[in-house]
Formats: sequence, C-alpha cells, structure tokens
Amino acid sequence: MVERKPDDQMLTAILKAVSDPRRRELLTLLVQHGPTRVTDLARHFDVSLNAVSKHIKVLEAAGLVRRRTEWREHLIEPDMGPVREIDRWFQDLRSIWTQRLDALDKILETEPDDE
Amino acid sequence: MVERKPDDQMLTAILKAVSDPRRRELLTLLVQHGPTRVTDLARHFDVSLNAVSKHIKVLEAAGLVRRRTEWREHLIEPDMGPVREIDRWFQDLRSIWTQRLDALDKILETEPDDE
DNA sequence: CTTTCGTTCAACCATTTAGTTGAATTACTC
DNA sequence: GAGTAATTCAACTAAATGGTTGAACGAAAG
Repeated sequence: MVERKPDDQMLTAILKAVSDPRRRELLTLLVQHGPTRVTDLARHFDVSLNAVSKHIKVLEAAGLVRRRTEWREHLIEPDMGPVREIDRWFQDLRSIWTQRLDALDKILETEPDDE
Repeated sequence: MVERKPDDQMLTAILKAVSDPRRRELLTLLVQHGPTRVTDLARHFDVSLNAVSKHIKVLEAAGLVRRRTEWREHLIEPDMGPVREIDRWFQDLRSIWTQRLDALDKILETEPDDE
C-alpha cells in the first residue's frame, strides 16, 4: 500500500502529510529516537494522545512511518523511502525548467535583436 | 532541540502550497511555458478563473511564483528558489537518521549480545 | 473479578480550504 | 458614453482538517 502506484495521489498524500508542522516534528522525533510507542511520542506535545494517534495514521497512510504492533504497544518507526517521490518530482520540475531556459538561450543566440 | 521558530512557517507554507495537485500542475505549466497570464493558465483547468487566481495567490505567498503586472495582464512566473527549503529539511532529517543508525551500529559492534 | 494500560474508534466542534457566483476596477475601443 | 478585457475582491457553501472528549477492547496484574 505504500508505493507501486507512482500516482499523483501518493505524492499528494506524502506532501500533505509533511506539510503539517506537528507531523514534521513527529518525524524528527522518530528519526532521532528510532521506534517509539505512541504514548511516548505524545508526551512531547501538548495535545491529546488521540490527536497524536491521528497524526500517526496520516503519516502511516503516506508510508512515512511503519507500525509494529506488539499487542497494546504500537511501535512506530520512520521510513524515509517515500521522500524520494518528492525529490523526484522537484527534480523533474527543475529539469523542465532548465531545459526551457537552455532552449531560450539558443533562440536569443541566433536572434540577437528583439523587441 | 528541533529549532522550530524561524522558517518553519515558511516551510509549512511551501509544503502546503505544493501539496495540492492543482497547484503542482500550475507550477508544471509555468516551468514549461514560462511567464503566463492568469487567464491563459486558467484555460488548462475546468475550474473557474477565480479558483485559479486563488491558487496562484497561494503559490505567490509561498514564494513559488512571482507576478509581473502589466496593467490588466498579470504575468506569472515560477521561482524554484523556495524548493531549497524543502530539500534542506529532508536532508537534515536524513542526516539525523543515518547518524543514529551509525551510532546504533557501533553499539551492536561492541555489544554482540542482543536484548 | 476488578483495575490498569496503550491504543483506536466514534461523535462532535471549530477552522481552513477549494470551489462557486456576482460585483468592482480601469484603460482601451466602438 | 457603452462595451469589453483581465483580474481581484466579497460573500457564500461544502468538504476536509486538527482538535476535543468519552467510550471500548483485551491482555496483564492485583
């Protein structure tokens, strides 16, 4: 459910997930401390446990964290994989951009005077 | 610890801006065709001109496009600059991540017995 | 058997967001 | 002067989002 559908939808999910500061902070905590229980993650914030639980679900749906359930304890761990999707998109964008500029340069080269 | 105050807000604005598929498409059009009028951009979508105008404002607030107003015609052009902020954040995150894994490796090295 | 623990689920509420339609603006053209 | 063009602004609606509180669940501990 993580990749395999390199669709725009997945990219949207990933970007939406990290566009929330709380979720970015959550991700930071996770890469700092490794697999962590939901309750322990929630301790770092002044919002309810439920709010944190929901944020984790969003990150999970975006494939940015995985969950290892050991009965009532759910260990959450980060997965940086999906970030590649973001990188790829921006790289594509930049490539189109520079390509266009190069083409423009060539035109200006052959046609020195213009209005 | 996480250094959240200064440009976290900017990062949020940028990520929120590109998390919308319509706005990503808008950006793609812009890097493909260069400076374009609002009306011409709107032609590519099946939503109202006003909707597109609002999307552009969001992109503008995030610094992802600039606007050159030549009387009633507003020329919109992309600015890839802010994308660096995104890159930087993810790079930071990954750096923390690999650093932690390295530290973990060292521990496992000296302590062959696992718990 | 009752309590505790870690977590999700369900039902709400407030705010934000993406969309709409209908002005208002203001130079140029008829 | 009236009409047109390109855009924003204002007001509104519907849906999504982030937050809350109050269950419920089911193993473990007392």
